[in-house]
Amino acid sequence: MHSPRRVTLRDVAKRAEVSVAAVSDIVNRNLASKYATDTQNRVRAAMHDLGYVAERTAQSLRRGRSGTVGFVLTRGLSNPFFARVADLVDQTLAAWDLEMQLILVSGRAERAGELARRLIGSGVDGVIAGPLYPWDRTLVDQLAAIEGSRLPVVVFGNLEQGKFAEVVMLSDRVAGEVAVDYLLGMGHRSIGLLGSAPPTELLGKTFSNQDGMERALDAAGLLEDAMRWFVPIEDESSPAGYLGMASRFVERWATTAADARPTAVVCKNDQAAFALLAALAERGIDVPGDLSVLGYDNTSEGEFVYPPLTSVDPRIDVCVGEVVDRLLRLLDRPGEIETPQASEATPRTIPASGSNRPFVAERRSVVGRT
Amino acid sequence: MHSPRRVTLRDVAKRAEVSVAAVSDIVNRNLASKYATDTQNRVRAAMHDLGYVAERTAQSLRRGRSGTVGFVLTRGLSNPFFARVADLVDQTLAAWDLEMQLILVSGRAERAGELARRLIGSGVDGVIAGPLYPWDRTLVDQLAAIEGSRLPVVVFGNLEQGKFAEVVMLSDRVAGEVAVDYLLGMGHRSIGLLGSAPPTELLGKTFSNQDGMERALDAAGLLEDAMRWFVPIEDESSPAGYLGMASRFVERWATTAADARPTAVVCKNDQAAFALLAALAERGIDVPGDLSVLGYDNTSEGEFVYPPLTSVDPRIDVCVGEVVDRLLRLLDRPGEIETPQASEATPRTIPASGSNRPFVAERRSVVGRT
DNA sequence: GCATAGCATTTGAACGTTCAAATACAAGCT
DNA sequence: AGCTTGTATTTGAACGTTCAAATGCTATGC
Repeated sequence: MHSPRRVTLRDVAKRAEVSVAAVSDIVNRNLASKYATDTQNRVRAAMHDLGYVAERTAQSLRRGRSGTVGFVLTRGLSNPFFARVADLVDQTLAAWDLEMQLILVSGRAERAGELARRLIGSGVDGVIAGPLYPWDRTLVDQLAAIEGSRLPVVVFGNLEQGKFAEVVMLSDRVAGEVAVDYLLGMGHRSIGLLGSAPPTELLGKTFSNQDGMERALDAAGLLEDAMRWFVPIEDESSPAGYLGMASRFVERWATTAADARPTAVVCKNDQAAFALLAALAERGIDVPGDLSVLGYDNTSEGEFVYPPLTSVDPRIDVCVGEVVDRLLRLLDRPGEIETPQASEATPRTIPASGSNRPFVAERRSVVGRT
Repeated sequence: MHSPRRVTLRDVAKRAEVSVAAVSDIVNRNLASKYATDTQNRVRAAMHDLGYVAERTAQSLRRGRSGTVGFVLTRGLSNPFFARVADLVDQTLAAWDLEMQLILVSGRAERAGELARRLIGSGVDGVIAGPLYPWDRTLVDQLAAIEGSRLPVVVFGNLEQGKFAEVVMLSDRVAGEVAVDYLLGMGHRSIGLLGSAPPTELLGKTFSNQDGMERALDAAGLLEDAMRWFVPIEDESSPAGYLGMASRFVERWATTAADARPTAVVCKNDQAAFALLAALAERGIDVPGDLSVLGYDNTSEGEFVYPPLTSVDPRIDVCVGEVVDRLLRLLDRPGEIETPQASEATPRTIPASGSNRPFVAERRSVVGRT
């Protein structure tokens, strides 16, 4: 078995005694009907005998497209939520016969910096990136550069207007409101907040679920109280960051008079909620008896803790569907990237209503108060 | 901005007034020294002005290699352990300037079936696949077909001898022994087992951590007792499967006389352990006071539960390092794939000792008995 | 003054496809 | 017989690189 050379169209053509183009037409394009059935059979037989399989690099060089889409995942796979996003993107693209090329850039600043170079020449037909926030400076710049080349780009997340032609907004703000409104509806009147401090220069603008939470708290006149129970996370990249945040909260809560404590906590994500549940359990504080805990992301891990975590589902599935939809539109007509339609101003937000509306997946970590 | 055509070597060459080959040499190959500094400067300036970036499909077509390695992840990203594996592979390859092309095949039988077709023509220089067990029939066949073409393949997992030229064995069996020996060392004499029933035709052969566990239990004369407390999982792909297994175990345990119960449980993976912890908490059974729980995989999620999960670390990091090492060796000399050295018979197992030896990451879910 | 060598650069074929245009042949129409 | 139409197939250039071999030049040695 002395390292058999790759089987090419020429080999098949020779064996079937037809031209290379004929084989290409029959095997790799849907043009078999152009040829006599006899020819088709000979070609297919030859292909089968030789075990021919098309070289995709050559195809994509000639065709000008590869059937591959780059997905820049901006956060680490270690958070199950983002792992799920990657999975969703892959599956959704697969349904359209597109392959996902996953690009991991979390916690590797050096790789983020050369993202544009890496993607522009990589042969992908388009790029999906997310979740993206205004403070992801390097990434935003790089992606803008990519869009500046002739590559279709669709990003999702929450960004200031105008950075990209195609942005699918996460309904984070609405989902944040949903979260707090849910707790309010359950009768809670003092609510703690496990989150992260936004970059100071972005304060007031609205880019995360936390903004929605604060907004809803404010509307209920409870923001001031809640901010006294706001605990920020210091390092999102390590378990220690979450654990630290959780134990700081619990420490304060446990040493505060019972009538001056929140009766519920809303968390920026499920990980934070898990850390909190663990810290509370350690102290023997009963959830939801003593304190209700509401997560965010609705990861399946929520079913593996006790009590099972009630969590807001931000409908990332819908978001991913919309993202892929947009990209497909861009891919179909490579010419008209700049202004799809005058009427559809970009970035467009998918309205947070109907199938897209975030909802609370109720389990057992939240209970009503009267 | 009327859809600017892609910038090619020709464009740069024209602008710098040199030949295309010169630009290629200077920009994409490390042959700048061949040229006068003046030429180099002109070329680099032109490249910069035009924003040239090499088309990798064309490069890889001509060069015959792409700098890309396919990684077939055989299990879903939804399990954090496998997400971590993907991350590790990506990082390790990146250290060698190789790109990972992630291929997800879990729960999509139809995609597994065409794995070979997909990979052989995809332009990857080599393939890594795992974790792989003998019961992954379709995958094994497909990967064998890939190796049958001229693509270097390295798989990891636990397989029967002789299927592949390069197999890195997971030290699952040893790790299973480590797990049980740890509990024995802590004084436990009745140990439950949350796992999965192996396919009957493979019984007795040894392919998973569970075999190691049973072996160690047997050596201690405790296997018979343990098998009475063995609870298999029904459906590994859904949370419900884990939850069901856990609650069946707990139900039995709680309704059994205290002196006839196991004092510890060893789980096939951390997910199972989490499900168990949740089920125990629901029943108010104290861990580790009433029952010790030992996980397997040492996922970081183990720190987010209460009590923090003591878990066996199977050293997947070492395994991945070895896998990439092997692949690199294959890639360096594309000719001599078949018999690297007579003395190093394949498949080679990395010995489970030294830095590779599985260890128990101690947290708080296991406590000693006297 | 002429071969020799070395340096800087160009030439042109190749990688494996696709695709528009060309060809060859047969049948149908006038 | 000549002209058109249609079907089945081939031709050859192109995609953007790389790479071995060739070229042109200048300096060196004798």
